[in-house]
Amino acid sequence: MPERADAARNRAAILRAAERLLAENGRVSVEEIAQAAGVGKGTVFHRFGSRAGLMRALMETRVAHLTEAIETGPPPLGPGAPATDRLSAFLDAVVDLATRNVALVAAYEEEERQAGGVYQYWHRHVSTLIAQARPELDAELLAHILLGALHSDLVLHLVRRGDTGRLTATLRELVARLLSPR
Amino acid sequence: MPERADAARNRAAILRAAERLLAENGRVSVEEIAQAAGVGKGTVFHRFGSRAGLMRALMETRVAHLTEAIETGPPPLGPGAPATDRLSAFLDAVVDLATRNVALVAAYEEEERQAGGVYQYWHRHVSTLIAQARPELDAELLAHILLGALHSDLVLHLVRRGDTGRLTATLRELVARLLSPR
DNA sequence: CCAGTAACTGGACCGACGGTTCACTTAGTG
DNA sequence: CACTAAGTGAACCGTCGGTCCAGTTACTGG
Repeated sequence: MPERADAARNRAAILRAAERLLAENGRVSVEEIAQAAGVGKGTVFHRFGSRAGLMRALMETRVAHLTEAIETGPPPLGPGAPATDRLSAFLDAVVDLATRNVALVAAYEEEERQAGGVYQYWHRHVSTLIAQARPELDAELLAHILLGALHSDLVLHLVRRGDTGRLTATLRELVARLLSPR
Repeated sequence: MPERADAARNRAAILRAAERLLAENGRVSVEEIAQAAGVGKGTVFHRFGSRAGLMRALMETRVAHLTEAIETGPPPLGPGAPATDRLSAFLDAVVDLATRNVALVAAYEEEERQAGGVYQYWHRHVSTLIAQARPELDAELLAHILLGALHSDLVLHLVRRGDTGRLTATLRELVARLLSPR
């Protein structure tokens, strides 16, 4: 038995409410989300397990199309382009995603402290690309540092100043200098 | 009138207790700290204003000697050495400090979201050095990214694997590639 | 169409925590 | 030694994530 119709309806309502509230105000309690979705708090926990689970689900829907583009889309985001180009394209895409969903990314980070989920997937992607381009570097660690540039604190700071273009530019510069032969 | 003797005694007791508990367990509530220090919770808030204030005070005592070394100590940490060397020396010092106080740094980060305090001071230092070495780069942003490599999440991850040497090495490599002429 | 049932629902409740209040105590002063 | 301002701490508050459980409801097999 897949999922009861009312359950599916409520799940969708919860996700929609959470997304809206998160975009409007910065921080939102689970109770507020439940109320806005027209359900009880218990229902939210029944469906998503915890606040973290809800944030993860939210994040995953938002990230799904990027994941697909990476795995099966056209180059340079998808397979086929040189590692350096793929890395730049990926970072561009993530900067874009992060700047357009600051509150969600912040809420997500507050829970899943880089264990499992989206972060780990991104880390492996970046790490692999670095290792392909320059096998002698500490790809794993550099991937953490590069992704650290997307921490919500910094992005929020830049968004407030309307300066997100700097982030894209600097990351490209960084990748170029890091991955080009000396 | 400077500070009453009993007040000074209690302040010291609170700081000592907080430091100890933070090193032993990861997270500590203000009440636990107060109890361990043998005072009431109200006293802690009266002295430090908030949990964040307590963490800041704690952090500042831990960081004082590094600040002094930067401002008036001998090169390469202090003034006098080339910017690149000073930057490397500084990052080494901060990695060392962070790895030996993971829990404290984590607790501090949880509060002061890079507004004012220690982080801002470090950021200006790094930013200035980068600008001196390579004026055409976006020093301010790169400083944020470099300091992002010291986020407690990453440091904790490395400390657990006994791998902190990699962080120092990679940061040196990064600085070298970033600040050397192409 | 109906009865059985398992999944779903939601509001009351819980424990933890950061922070506030205020009546009381105590260290320093003239 | 009395006065007072600073200091103290325990009771209290609001919020929040999470749990419980009695009642409800969507599907299913007869």
